[in-house]
Amino acid sequence: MLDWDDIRIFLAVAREGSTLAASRKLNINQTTVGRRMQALETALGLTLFERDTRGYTLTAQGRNMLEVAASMGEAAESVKTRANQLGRASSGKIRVTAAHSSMAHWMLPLISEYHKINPDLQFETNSAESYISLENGEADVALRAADKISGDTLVVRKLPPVRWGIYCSKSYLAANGMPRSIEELKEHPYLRFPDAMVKGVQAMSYVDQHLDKSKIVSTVDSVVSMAASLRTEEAVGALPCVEGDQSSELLMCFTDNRMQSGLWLVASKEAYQEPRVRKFMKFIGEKFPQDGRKANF
Amino acid sequence: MLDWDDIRIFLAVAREGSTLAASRKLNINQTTVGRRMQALETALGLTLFERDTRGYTLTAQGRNMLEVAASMGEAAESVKTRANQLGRASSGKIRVTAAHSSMAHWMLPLISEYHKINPDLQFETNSAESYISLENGEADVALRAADKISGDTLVVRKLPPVRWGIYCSKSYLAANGMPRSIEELKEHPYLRFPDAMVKGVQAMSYVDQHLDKSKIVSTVDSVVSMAASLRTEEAVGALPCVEGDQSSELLMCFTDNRMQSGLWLVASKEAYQEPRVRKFMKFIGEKFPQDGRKANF
DNA sequence: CGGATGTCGTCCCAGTCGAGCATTGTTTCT
DNA sequence: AGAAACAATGCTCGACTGGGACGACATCCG
Repeated sequence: MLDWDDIRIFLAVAREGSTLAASRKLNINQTTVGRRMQALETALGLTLFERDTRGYTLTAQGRNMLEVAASMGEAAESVKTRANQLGRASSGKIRVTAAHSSMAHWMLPLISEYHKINPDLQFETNSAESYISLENGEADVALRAADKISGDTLVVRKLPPVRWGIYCSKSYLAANGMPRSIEELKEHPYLRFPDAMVKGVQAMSYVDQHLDKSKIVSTVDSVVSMAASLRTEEAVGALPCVEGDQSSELLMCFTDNRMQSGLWLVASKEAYQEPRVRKFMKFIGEKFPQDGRKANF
Repeated sequence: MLDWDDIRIFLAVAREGSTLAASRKLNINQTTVGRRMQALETALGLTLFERDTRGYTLTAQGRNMLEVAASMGEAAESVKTRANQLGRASSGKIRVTAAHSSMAHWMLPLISEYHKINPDLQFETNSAESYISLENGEADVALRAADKISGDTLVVRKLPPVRWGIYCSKSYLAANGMPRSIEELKEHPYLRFPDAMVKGVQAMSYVDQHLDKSKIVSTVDSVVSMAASLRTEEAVGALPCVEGDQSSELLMCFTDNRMQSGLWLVASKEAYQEPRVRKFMKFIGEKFPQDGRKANF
């Protein structure tokens, strides 16, 4: 049976001249492209390409097929543009909630990128630290940090884990030195998060276990506040690397494999019914940046 | 990313009015159709169908998309017809070899069916019992009975196993009774195959182990000969069910789970390069009849 | 001229995602 | 009330994808 998607790949290979170049355009593996073309040739019973070390070049049969395949490509284009037109007409709004720092670091850039593709879609972002309930319909999509998300009325999608590190200011380092391992943490004054935040986030509770409770300087209720406090206070504290590395005044003392937290994209079942919400969530899930920092050192 | 193959399924669902009906047309599972349509809606960001217990009905957006999707369907049709035209022009020949009975029971009906779809393809069948070498290029495709096929220059594809049974003629039954289990086999005169054939075929060697060698009446060198002999000789012998059940003069005494043999579709690597050979093998592999007879009794 | 480098295709292996199956639940028809 | 048609869910297993290693062939440069 002919798989229509193979035509899409065929067009890319014909245009690019090699499976490798085509695979890059299509964002799939080169091996897969080669295999799909073999499958297409089998399905059609034709030899479409000559293979050699310079790449794939169309045979006479292949050039012949290219003509009709191209018309299929045009039809596919019009499917996409028509879908965009229709989506535009009935676009509507998506309400997104996340904690301040998550919103700023991850969601807003991605929303902006998405907005360029779907200019008529409206976004309403809510980065209040207080809990926004998806169940009550106060928002459609949420970005939540936790190691496990459950809920009967929720649809969740796991994102790449977030790395954390222990940070301090440059001035603190100059005056006091800094902890270079989780054990040395006990010897430093420390800023921490409230219990309610620590609970359920592996990175934070792991760090919390290694503290000397008497050394706690104060408690801050958000990642943004933590970063701000660390810049001025004479103390160390935990931050997501993406937040800490952004500030030129802060230095990371250390990190390890256990200092990471889960991250989830969540929607209420109700909002998830909406294809435009699913499409948005799919986009976020695919484009979400991998946390580059390697853990092994 | 839009999967073009989902458009194919979309057209079927739109035409048939339910995922179940569409799945039957497409020869895929109903569940899959439903999921693909959900994926398509996500990719396009549109609600294409209303679902209820009567089936899937197009929404206004869905009807709108149907117009452009249909043009993609037409393009796909022209891809297929063009491929057939090209295949026709450079069709050529496929040489198939198999033992007499396998050829008659399985290959010839399938070849005939395939020929109807590809009328300009020529077939050359060779059912000599002597061994036809694929490696030497004496044939392109072979049907081989064995439990394991190897060979560096061969491409093999496993087919459903073949069931065997012990058979005798009606007249033998009337005169002597018949064996009703593998153990009783020892008490009956027996026709067998030569060692070279028995070797490597589980069904035959299994039976051979349970024989009283002194009761061997004679040795026949093919399944067709075995069937012919059983009709006239006063003896029992093993046959593939598909052969034995065909003759109204023969009765199956018994069978069990260990009486089956592997079956393989084989091509030389060289012939397998040819897309038309791959296409043919794929067809055989998909259309090959499952041996209906249940083993558990 | 010959070694180093880059591009590309094929082969092989392991992990994963998606298809299929079995089943449930709902609605409609007889 | 029972049967028929259909969609949706949970679970399992296989196919397919992706990644890495290797080999072939070009090109560049001393």
